[in-house]
Amino acid sequence: MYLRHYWRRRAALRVTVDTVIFTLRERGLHVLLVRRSGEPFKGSWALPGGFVRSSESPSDAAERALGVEAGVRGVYLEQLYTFGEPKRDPRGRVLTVAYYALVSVDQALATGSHAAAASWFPVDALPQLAFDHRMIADYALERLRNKLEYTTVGFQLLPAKFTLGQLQSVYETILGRAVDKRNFRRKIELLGILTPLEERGGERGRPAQLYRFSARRFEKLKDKGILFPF
Amino acid sequence: MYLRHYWRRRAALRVTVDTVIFTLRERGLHVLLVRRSGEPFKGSWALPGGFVRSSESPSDAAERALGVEAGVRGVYLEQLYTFGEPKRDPRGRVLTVAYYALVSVDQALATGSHAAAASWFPVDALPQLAFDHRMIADYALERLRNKLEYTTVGFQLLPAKFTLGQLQSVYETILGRAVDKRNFRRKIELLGILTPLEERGGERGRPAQLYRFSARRFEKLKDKGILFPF
DNA sequence: ACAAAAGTGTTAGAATTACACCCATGG
DNA sequence: CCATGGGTGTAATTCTAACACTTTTGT
Repeated sequence: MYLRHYWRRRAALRVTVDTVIFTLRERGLHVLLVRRSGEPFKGSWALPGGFVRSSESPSDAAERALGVEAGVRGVYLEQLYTFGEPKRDPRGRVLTVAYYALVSVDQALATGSHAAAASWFPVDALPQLAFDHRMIADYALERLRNKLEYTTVGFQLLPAKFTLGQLQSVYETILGRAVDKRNFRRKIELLGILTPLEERGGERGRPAQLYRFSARRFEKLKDKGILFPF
Repeated sequence: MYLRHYWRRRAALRVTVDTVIFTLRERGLHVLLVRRSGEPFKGSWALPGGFVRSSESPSDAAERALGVEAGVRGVYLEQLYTFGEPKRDPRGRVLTVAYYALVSVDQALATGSHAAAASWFPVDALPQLAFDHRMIADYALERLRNKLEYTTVGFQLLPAKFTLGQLQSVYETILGRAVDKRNFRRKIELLGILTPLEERGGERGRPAQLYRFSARRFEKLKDKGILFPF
């Protein structure tokens, strides 16, 4: 009994982090996957991640893994859920703290070239994934869709300067439906979280006004309970 | 280098679960706290919880701790967040998967009598808590308030049979503001998730119609994206 | 000149809010 | 009879959704 108690207090598990990294590309929302170089699931596609070291917090570990495995730094990162079914990892007892990250189009370019073993997949055509990573990816997508409707996470997928057309297309792509251009612009205008720049941009057609996101104003809205209306 | 790699792969952390248990009592929303019987923070109030054993999932561990420390079983339990700052526990590296639970008035009665070292505190008058438990409790309250507005978690705080007055008071208590009785009833009616019973109840005044929550109908609403309008 | 995206108001319908009185019961 | 909570409708306002044409640029 004493021994058992002693053992229980010292019960130690291994803990990993795994991150679902989203970006937008031509054909919609994509997720970054890496090929596993070691057993188990050697050669399978998996979410980038790794073990949490005893000197770092899980979010530090996620950021480190993002840098090493995916070549991205300073991106939007949010904890998703902790998966801990006893049999989820054939190596033994491994619990994973899952995160999701959003990288903008320009950040995603760096990513692709960094790791040869990493590759972007459309969210609606993921390959077979190692461990329970498919469940994690599905859950992350659900969370992203939900959060898009009442927060400003969408801006994380755009470069610092963007047009209203680009912003609208972020929403349409992730939500999977068209939104009315005039209604969309009116609502954004009303929120007052965009600052117009002295600059125009756009690749085809008439050059569009460029904006930047004004997080400061958004914080005030949040405090008043005014949320995103999409 | 080899040694270091070996060590890193085996890096093992201790993992606990901690649960913020909410209930409604006369003077509003309360949280169940227990007095710590061992070091560190011996004698301090803390959230009920314990170490995750290597054979169980974190949610199993949370349920077990709920039974042992608080005397409750079969309650609503939802994962909140995983806290893992390296210095959050003076014993060394301990990560905690935090949960929150909702217990109805009748379930809460059993709870009080079970553990002498457990006691309910109003959410707006918590004592000093061990570890980072204050942060966890604050976060749980925020999450509960948010979820109340777009899910049916509120029903978890009521007994199986309840009156519309009781339901309204759940919303008013947690949201901290009064809501219009007629508008409230109309919206609930519109959702169609309550089934009236052949029974009346209530403690004072005119006896009220009793209802039960019909989860089946709610699931259909969720699928259509129709959410709670409070 | 045409293809491509930018930009811009109005109106009908739906949803939300505000508001006050009578009813049934227990003590 | 009075205290307590139950039960009910309507009108004003706000929000949401539907809808089409002109402008600016590159090719």
